[in-house]
Amino acid sequence: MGTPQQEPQSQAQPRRSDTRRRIQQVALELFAEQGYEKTSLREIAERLDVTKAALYYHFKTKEDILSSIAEDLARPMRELIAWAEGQPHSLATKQEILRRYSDILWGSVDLFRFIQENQATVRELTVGENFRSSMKALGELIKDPSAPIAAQVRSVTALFSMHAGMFVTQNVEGDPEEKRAAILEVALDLVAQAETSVLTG
Amino acid sequence: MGTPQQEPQSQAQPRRSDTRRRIQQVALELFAEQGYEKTSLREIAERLDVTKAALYYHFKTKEDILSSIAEDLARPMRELIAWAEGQPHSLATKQEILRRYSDILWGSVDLFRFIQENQATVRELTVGENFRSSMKALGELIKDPSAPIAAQVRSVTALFSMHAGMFVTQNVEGDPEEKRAAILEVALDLVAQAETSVLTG
Amino acid sequence: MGTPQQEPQSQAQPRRSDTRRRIQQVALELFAEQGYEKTSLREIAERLDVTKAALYYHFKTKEDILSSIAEDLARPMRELIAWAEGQPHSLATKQEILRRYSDILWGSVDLFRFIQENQATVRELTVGENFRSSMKALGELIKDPSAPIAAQVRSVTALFSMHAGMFVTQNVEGDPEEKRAAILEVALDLVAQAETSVLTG
Amino acid sequence: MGTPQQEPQSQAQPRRSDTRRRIQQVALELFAEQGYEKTSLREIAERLDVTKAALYYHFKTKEDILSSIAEDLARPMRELIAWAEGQPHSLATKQEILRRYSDILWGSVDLFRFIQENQATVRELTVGENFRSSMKALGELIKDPSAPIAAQVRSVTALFSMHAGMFVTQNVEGDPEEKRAAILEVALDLVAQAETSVLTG
DNA sequence: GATGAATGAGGGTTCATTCAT
DNA sequence: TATGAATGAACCCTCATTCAT
Repeated sequence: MGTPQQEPQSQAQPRRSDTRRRIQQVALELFAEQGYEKTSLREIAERLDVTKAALYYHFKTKEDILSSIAEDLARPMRELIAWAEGQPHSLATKQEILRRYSDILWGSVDLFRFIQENQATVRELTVGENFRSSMKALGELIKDPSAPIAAQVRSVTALFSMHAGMFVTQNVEGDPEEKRAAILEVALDLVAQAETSVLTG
Repeated sequence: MGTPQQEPQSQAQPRRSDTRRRIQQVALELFAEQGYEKTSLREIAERLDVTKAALYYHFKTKEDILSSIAEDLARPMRELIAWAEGQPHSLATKQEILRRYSDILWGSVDLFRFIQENQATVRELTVGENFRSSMKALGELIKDPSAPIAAQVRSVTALFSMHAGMFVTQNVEGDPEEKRAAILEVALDLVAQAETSVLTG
Repeated sequence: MGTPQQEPQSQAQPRRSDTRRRIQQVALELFAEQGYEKTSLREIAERLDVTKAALYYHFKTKEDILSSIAEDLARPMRELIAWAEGQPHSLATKQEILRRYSDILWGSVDLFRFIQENQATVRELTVGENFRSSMKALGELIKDPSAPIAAQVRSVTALFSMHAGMFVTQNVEGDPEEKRAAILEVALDLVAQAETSVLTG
Repeated sequence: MGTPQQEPQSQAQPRRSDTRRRIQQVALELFAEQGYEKTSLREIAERLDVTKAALYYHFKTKEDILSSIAEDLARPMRELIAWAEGQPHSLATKQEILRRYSDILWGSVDLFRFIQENQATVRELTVGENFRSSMKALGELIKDPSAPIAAQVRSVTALFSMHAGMFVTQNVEGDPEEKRAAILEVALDLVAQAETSVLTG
């Protein structure tokens, strides 16, 4: 061939140029800072001190840069969903989903924030579609469609409360780890209450 | 020249052109549908069957169109905050804040959704700054800075859970009003639990 | 609306800017001189002392500029075909087709030359498709499908010999009108011979 | 370095890479299909499953690829002209020119078609210049400058009628060989008539 | 209360070409 | 005999905005 574009990812590459990685890094920084649309390829290139054309050696399009970055989030999401689909629909499973989801979120916090803040843009990009369908799948796994609406809302809210948590972080002082734990705890409570309310309601 | 641009707002106007209103309508539609950046003035003008220049007769800039629309949300927010600042920091007040906030949100649901989905874009627009500072103010009013972090997170989550609720709506079936009530209920519970956990914790 | 783009063409316009016409003129000049692909919008704009964006006020795309120019050739071609379809398939008709075709060709000689020299390019443009299908239609009208192949070839060659004639012009000296007449005469002879050869063959 | 680029052409080559040949093949295919300008070196390289840089090992420039291909047509043309220049300017010679020219054309039909359809592009390439001057030379050899204009036009038309024939082919059904013969016959007739008209005119 | 005509800046993308390895 | 990585120039096109009428 000639152009790379599909990361071989095989073990122990003979020290392939790290430009690709650097592009992804800088792009994510700028996308997160200014938004996807407002970040031009010129800016990315300038910050890397290469030409725009160099970006096109490594990626087919602007969207392709984003897609490649988003894999960091998409892959663990797919794995989480695959795992959850093999488990019983118990409270324990649901809580484990939340715990793992929390890990994923905080593991790619910049990327995740970016997606949240650029939903309108990302919506018709592959990245956005994937993310939406993942969230939908997670939603189905965490709620009980035969439960009362209040319970269902509570369950799904548990999931999204963790998104909110990430934005809330800035307004509440304290140790990050502690906050993160608190956010997860709130979410865990919510699914638990959803289950209880079904029984008692 | 005699361009208007600042709405006189007086009561017995001699039937001022409704074009201004139509622009706002169509603009919100398109902004919500495609995002702010991806919506061009050309599109807005075309859908209204006027020229781009006509838009500039009614509004100074593209941002100005958005600002004028956003007042529908900003005004009630300011009013809510002003009201809340005159109340005691009791649980009853906090719950009333949530109730009123819920009304505001559902009263401008399209606009609100738009802001959520275009955060990266509106962030450095007046609209976005206003919204952020309003949310911050509401946050301060609903949480107790002397409470344990877990309690603070719970309170703030109550607020944001209602945002999440709006996006969750689509994934849960049932009567809209019922869902709306359920979402509010979850939020009310959360502040209540925040208070309790302080006492018992 | 706002943008023109569809020529109103109505009688006695209140002196609409002639920029549109000037763009077409200059574009044809450059297209003919250098080819369609090799002529950039920058060049056209520069020669007119306007910006590239101005071109886009008057035409939707680069291809649209060409299409608008090509109408000068396409319209008479359509008319010729329409006329011929209403006539008997006699030798007289065929010869009249050639005479009219000659007039059309020499009436838009630059445009025609351009299309000939840029066939590979215009092939997948609307302009090219139209032209090809027009030529095909003329071909059908001038040849007799039941005649021997030699006769058919002779007829169709009559048509194309006039194209060749335009390029040959440069290599033969003499009064242009005289040459033009000679070219037409050769073509007229060819259809006549096609008819005769059928009878005698 | 040891780049080849000038074909050694010696007879007992130790099996020099056939990549060069494959590049020419694929390039001609694509040039003919899409035009010279619209065919990028990337495409050629991709179709061959090599890198663009590989093309530059075998050829100095894009134009060089074309030039090397065009030799297939240019060489026989030079030979034909050289031969004809040594012959008397008789009708028999002219008819033999046409016969040989027909052979050349049909022997490199794809290449010839390509040149015809990309005249605007090749015009300022060496390839185009060569072809134009060859045609001019052939024109001089086939027409009699002292004959009346009508006769000269007829002679030159004979030559070009064979070009037209190649495009006409598609619109007339029948055995290819038969059509080819018919086209040549028409051309032969035309030179013959040119001679006659001089005598009788 | 608008339109017609235009601009300047910038967007993403593609190209032929180079050169060290 | 090639490849990997990159460049510089140019491309078509779109945008928000302006201003005389």
